[in-house]
Amino acid sequence: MQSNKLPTIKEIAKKLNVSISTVSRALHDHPSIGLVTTMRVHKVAQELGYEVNKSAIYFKERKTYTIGVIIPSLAEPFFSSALCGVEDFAGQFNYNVIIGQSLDSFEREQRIVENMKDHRVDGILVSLTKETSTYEHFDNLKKYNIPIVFFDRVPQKKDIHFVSCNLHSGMLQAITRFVAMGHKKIGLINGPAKMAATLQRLEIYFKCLKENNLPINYDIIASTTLSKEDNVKAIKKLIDQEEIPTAVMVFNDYVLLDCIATVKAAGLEVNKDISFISFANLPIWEYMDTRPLASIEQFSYRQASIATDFLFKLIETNNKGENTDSNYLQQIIDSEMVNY
Amino acid sequence: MQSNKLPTIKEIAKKLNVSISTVSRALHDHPSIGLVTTMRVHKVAQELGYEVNKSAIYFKERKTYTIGVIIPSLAEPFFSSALCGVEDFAGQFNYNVIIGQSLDSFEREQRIVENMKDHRVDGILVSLTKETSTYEHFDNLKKYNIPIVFFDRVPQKKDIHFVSCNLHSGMLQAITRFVAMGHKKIGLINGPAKMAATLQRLEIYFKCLKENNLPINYDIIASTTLSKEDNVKAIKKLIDQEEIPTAVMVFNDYVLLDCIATVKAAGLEVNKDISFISFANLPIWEYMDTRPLASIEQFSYRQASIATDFLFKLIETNNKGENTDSNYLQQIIDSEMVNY
DNA sequence: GTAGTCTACACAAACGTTTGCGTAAATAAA
DNA sequence: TTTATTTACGCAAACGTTTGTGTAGACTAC
Repeated sequence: MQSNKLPTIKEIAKKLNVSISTVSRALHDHPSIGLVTTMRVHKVAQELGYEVNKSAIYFKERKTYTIGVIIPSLAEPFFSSALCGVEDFAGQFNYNVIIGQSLDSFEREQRIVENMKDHRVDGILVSLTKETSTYEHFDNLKKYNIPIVFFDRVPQKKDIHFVSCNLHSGMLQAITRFVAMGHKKIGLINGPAKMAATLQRLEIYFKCLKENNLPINYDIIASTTLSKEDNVKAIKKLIDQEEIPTAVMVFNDYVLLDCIATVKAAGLEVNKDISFISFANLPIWEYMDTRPLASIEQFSYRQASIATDFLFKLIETNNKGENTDSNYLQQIIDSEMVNY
Repeated sequence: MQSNKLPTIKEIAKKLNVSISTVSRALHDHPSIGLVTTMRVHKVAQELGYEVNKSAIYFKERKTYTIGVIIPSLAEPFFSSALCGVEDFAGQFNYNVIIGQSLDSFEREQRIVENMKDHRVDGILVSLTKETSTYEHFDNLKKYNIPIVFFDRVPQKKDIHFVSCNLHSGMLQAITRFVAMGHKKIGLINGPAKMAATLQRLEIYFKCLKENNLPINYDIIASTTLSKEDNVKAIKKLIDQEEIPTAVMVFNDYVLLDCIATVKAAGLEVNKDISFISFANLPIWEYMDTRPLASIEQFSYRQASIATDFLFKLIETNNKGENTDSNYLQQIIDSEMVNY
């Protein structure tokens, strides 16, 4: 027969015949309250099992001590690892994390942003949808003083806070390694044209070829929508030639899994007839019989941690009313090739 | 030069020289407010860009429209998939999801529960820590009328709401299949003794052997703490015998990955000299050259969805003040063997 | 003309806390 | 003794909203 009502400072006050403010101050051990009173308040609070109602305070402070994280999909290790980074970091500051999966749908992304705004989160971290190319849905957040930090999949604009990963360092390591092994025909299997990451990879691929004095050859460049059939089609384009590329950069490890299966089925030997390096650094490779030479780690956990750090800095300064509009927090971290 | 202050109904009221209550009712199109007034209120609200402050309402309603999910680790696909299940389901009800990773630490689990209580979540979903064997830290939630539903890793008691997965169906399918293939020595690599899942697997293993008229042989039963070295040690115990088991049930797919590597290194051929079936149904198998015969799917997404459904039912009835203490929501779903 | 019924709105309490300000009593300084 | 200072506490506003109750004026009915 538990009472449905939770004890409040009001009841403590009534029980002790003191004012509410006295109880509040006593509970915080405020010096202006006498020692005896303070002790009596603590005692009664203990007896009643009183615990402060934080939502009242959050409401009053206009804070929720909650940040939102919007990611395309929890199912992808890259993003669940990022979420880990956020959670670990936020936890240290006693912040809560609420999540939203955009599932790579622009419309869902909009809805989630709206919803998080309604819940008055103190800040938002976003890794964009593949579809996202306009950013108006984030503008409303400014009105509510909700800072936003993008990570990994970031908008193509300058006036934002973001953390992203520079693919150049990793890909240069990869192509340099290929070259050092004697490879001259280094292909590329890229992602969907609409994705920013795709354009980025292509540019960097060209740049790295140039840095190694290799010519660009469009016959050994393919792209995939990331579906299994398309992955297979892409690698087939590369190996259905008289002189196949002996090394291939692959969009990510998932695509590579299909590539490996396909080249094997075609009677080619991986790491002999054809070598691969891809992006993602899935933990699973160490258990696979057939592995790429290396994979390029993009440090999702670290990206997310830094982004969260940025976000807290913004929340902090926002509260102080400082205007940080003009100096944006931005960091690009280097990717790194991990050998297998 | 944006104003830092958000528009409230109070300002709308002042601007129109009507009372606050009139504005509130007008915004909800309450019939007792005249059409003209209602329209004027809507118009001004629009102009000011007014949006209702939900945290004020949440505070007043003593609701947050947020549920908490406590899982051991986001990094495990099993749990991130479960989180998906929660998120998808909760999203439909416009509920938010806040997460907490216990990292299999009992102390962290306690802290997270406490924290979620402070945030006045409307309900909590929990999959227990490996370490958790007492449940007092959940008792406090009753006082706050926060319902709790356990899933997958559930407490060993009757008076709880839970969803879990019955391993018997899947293991029976597995062992029956082994037997049908002619296997007579079917081993088991089990998990840490302290885990409930371990005891459960052992009991069911015995039961399934019995159902297939096979004798229990402790020489072909090993256990592992789930560390890599221990996994290797466990499978070595089984294959370092003159007459090795020709089939082995393995605690989960991660352990199995180590087992496969070990038996290969020992010169045995998987699916010929020794066959495996394990638990988890990792999506990765289809890309592996060497696969188990099958894996037993435990439906984390479905478990989590059902648990979330239960939780909403409890939140619902709790609000109505109904006493549901005596009829617990419990469901055990059947595991299923998935062939490769 | 009086009583009764609507219509359309205002008032105020409530949710639980924090905090600036005011003040009586006690003490210290003059 | 008078004035100033300190100690210890109470009052009330504020955060933004919802909602029960009260009520002035207009209208209807007899």
